[in-house]
Amino acid sequence: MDYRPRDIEKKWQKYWEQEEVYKVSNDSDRPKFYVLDMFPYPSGAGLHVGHPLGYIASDIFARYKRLKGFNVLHPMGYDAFGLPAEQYAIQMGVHPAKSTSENIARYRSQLDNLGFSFDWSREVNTSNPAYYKWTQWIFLKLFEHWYDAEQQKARPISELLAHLEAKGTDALPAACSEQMDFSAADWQAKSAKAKDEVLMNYRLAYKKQTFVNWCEALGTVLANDEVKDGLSERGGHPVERRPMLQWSLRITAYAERLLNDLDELEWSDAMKKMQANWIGRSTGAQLFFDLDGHDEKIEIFTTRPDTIFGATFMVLAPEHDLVAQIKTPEQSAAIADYLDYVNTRSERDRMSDVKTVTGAFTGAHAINPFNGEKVPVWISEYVLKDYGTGAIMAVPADDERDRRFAEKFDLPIIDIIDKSAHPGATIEDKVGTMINSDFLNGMEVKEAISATIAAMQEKGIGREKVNYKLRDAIYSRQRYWGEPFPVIYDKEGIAHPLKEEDLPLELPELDDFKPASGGQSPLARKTDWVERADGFFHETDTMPGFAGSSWYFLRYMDANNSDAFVSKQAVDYWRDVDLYVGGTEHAVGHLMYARVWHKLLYDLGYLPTNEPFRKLINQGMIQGVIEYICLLKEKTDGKNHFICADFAEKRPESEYARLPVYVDYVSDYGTEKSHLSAEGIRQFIEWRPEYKDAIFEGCGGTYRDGKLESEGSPEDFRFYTISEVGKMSKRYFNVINPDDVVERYGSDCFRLYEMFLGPIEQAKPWDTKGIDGVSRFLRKFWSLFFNDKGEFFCSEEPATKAELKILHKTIKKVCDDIERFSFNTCVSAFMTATNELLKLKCNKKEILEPLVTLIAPFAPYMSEDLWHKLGHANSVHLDTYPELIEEHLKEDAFTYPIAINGKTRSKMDFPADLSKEELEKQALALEGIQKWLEGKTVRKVIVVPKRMINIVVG
RNA sequence: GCGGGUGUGGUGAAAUUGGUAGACACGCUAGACUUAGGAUCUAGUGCCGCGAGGCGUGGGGGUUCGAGUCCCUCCACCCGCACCA
Repeated sequence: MDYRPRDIEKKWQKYWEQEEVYKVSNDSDRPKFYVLDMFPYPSGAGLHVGHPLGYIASDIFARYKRLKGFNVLHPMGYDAFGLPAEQYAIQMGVHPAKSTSENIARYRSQLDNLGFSFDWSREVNTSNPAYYKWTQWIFLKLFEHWYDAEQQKARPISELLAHLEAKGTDALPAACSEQMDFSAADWQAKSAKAKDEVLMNYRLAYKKQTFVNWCEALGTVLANDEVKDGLSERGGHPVERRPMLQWSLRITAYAERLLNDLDELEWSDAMKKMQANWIGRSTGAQLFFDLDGHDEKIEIFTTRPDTIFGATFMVLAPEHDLVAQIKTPEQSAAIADYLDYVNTRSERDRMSDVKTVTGAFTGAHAINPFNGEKVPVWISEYVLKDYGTGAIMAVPADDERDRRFAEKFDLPIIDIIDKSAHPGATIEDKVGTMINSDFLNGMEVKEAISATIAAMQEKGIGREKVNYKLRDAIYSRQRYWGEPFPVIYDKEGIAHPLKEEDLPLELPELDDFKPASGGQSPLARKTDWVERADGFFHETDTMPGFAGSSWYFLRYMDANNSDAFVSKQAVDYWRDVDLYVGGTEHAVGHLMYARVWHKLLYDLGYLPTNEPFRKLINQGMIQGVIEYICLLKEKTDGKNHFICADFAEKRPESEYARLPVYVDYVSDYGTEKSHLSAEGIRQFIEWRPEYKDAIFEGCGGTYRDGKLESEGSPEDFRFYTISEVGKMSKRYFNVINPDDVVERYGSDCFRLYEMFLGPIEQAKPWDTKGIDGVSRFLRKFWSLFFNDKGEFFCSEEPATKAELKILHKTIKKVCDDIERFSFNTCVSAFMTATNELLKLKCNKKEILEPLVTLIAPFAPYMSEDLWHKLGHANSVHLDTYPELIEEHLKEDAFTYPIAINGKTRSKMDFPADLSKEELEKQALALEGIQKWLEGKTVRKVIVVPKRMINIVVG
């Protein structure tokens, strides 16, 4: 009987569903194990072969753990709210609810096609009111808590109120947006509106006027991690900085814990580093400069307080609050011009050009608190509004940027550090001896830093401070497809939380859900919803995409609970995610937010664990081959003439297993369909210098079905293709749908092949050629169970020593390799075992039956079929893992490599238990070795039992 | 610029503690069975050399009886961050 994957896979898929083989109970004596995949957002494109890579790996691990006796939670769901889903809906001109549910259905069928062992009874959908009720509920917890930096935990707003009522801001250790200072009497005298504003300064979810990333094309603001290189991560649209009244999450309050707790996680160093860099902790000093003729002070942050005597000017960010107040009339025009210039520059301009030095003088002067010197206050783009305090003391002698600025605007430079004792030290290195620095003179830099901080504290002009690069997360989106905020406003504009029993606040139906321009949310158009019967108003912004994904891993533990986001019993049993598998693209976004939400819920006593994801594995991207095509024509002048055309658009749908073709010149962005522009040619030659002598001709011809119609005949040309490895994307015509592969080879083969491709964490291109090898292997494996006539046949005969050795060797190898997530070598081990057993013509049940269980996590369908053919009535996936018996691994003999001076010259079998002395004696006596020893002295013989023998001669 | 990673046959890759480099596959070559099939089987396949042998894990140097693995240095590519005070 031939192996027919399509028939058996359909059959067992049904069986698993009917028998609820993968259903997990929260009530079990077995130890728990939680294997989680990053859930997908159901985009319209469906899954391509890259998506399942991580799912397959985690599924293998989950199945393995199950066979090893664990109660395994392995769920799946959909991140259905958010920008990608909504953008797709807009493009297709359908309601996002409709397109989302269609896309989910499509994803589900694609996932089912791959034989995953998900417990679908726990499915989560972030756009489902029963789910987002709890997203809103957690948001209210954020709203109703503040962060006590002393106790390092979140505390209820009621306790903050009590503190303010009694002591004002005195000794208030609260994380806040800006330092506030008032007495209890001041507090009591405040209006309701003013009190609300004060509380917003402390709430973990707060509304505030801030500079945000506004994306006009998407019609919404974006969080920092949603902006890459000054463009929106989704869609690549330009982003600008703009002040707006927005909801934010005070994730900065958790910065220290987010950083410290990384230590206990089993994440890759790269991943931990990325988080640590994003948090960006640096220690230094906060200090105040008085302003000449103003009451205000300039607050700055510096990591180099020791350089204060070299501070010859100050620089504020152009958006700094003080700029308007301190600019002198004479400088007003210059400042206005500069601000105009800054406004014309997008984030992208600003980032791509950091060399050009620009700035303007405010006319104001600050006073150096240490020596009373007046120094000019400038504004410049190079000082960022949202790092530190948005203001710096500039020390041109010891900072590259300050130096460039001073040189350009002819500002004084005072040398303050003598680095002559440190040849090769750069300007950034914190070494050298202080000079021209009053009481610091003669000190080493390190010493000077602490001396300056001590002096500052004594004078009351500053203090030691830790600064973080991490910024609070913008939490409002001016979009339709997201969770509505469970917040209503009264006539004064004071925000009130909805009552828990009024949750969920459902997203109202909206016919026109397209984003509005100018920062308005589509929900604002539904005035009958915005204005409530009780006179309050709904918030019209919605929550961002990361809201729902920040806690979904908890919901799976108790997915259908309508009384709590998760029950105490469920979370006490499942605790945290033991293995989380997903892409590195979520390094700083999702993973950071999820950790914060988890820590908040932990602080509030809802969770027993401090961190959500113990171990993290990042699967590498599966790439596609991007092919560029050129038509090559040789002319009589002996040079190559290229004609390049936009071929991809006109070619018929690609046939499976043929490389798709994308025709373009190389450009940084890949998208332009540049024909023969001078720039295109220049880039092409830069990319492929070997063609620098070629002649390029313009191409106005049209192509249909690969044939040139209007210019010349196809015979005149040769196709010339060049390819590179890159993203798998519709844009490059190189997307491969797993369904097509499964249709042809079967799902087991697809799973095995994706694993066989290489190490899970590595990026690798999809190459269809290799899959035949895996397919061949599955057929060989299958054939072990059948006799010459094609009948299922397994012998009851006892296995030989050699056969048992093959089996147990494989058990050991596969076990070890799964534990270290080396799935590619597992597949090799199965292949080796199969080849060896075929050679021995082994068809013994004693060997083959455990092998079926062993391969079950990898090839769930085939193993299930063989398992039932072997006479079992239950599922192989509920079996127990075959036990390793070390006894069978014992070798009687070992083939020793015998090396002369480290070069292997001969090999010889010796009994495994032969003594070192005897091994040495016999090795030296070997004929094949003797000839190497002639005329030489044996100086030393190294014998490592069961490894090798090395003879050192001289 | 900073941080992290990778570099091994024609290709994807293996080598888990310093101990037979290239397992397992793809591809290729030859053959068998058959005779248009994208089927199966057998043998071969790192490079140079007829051979003995030599050379080989990005380059150079070092430690060691022994280095893909450890140390120093240089190069290339990939990823993340980036005017971070």
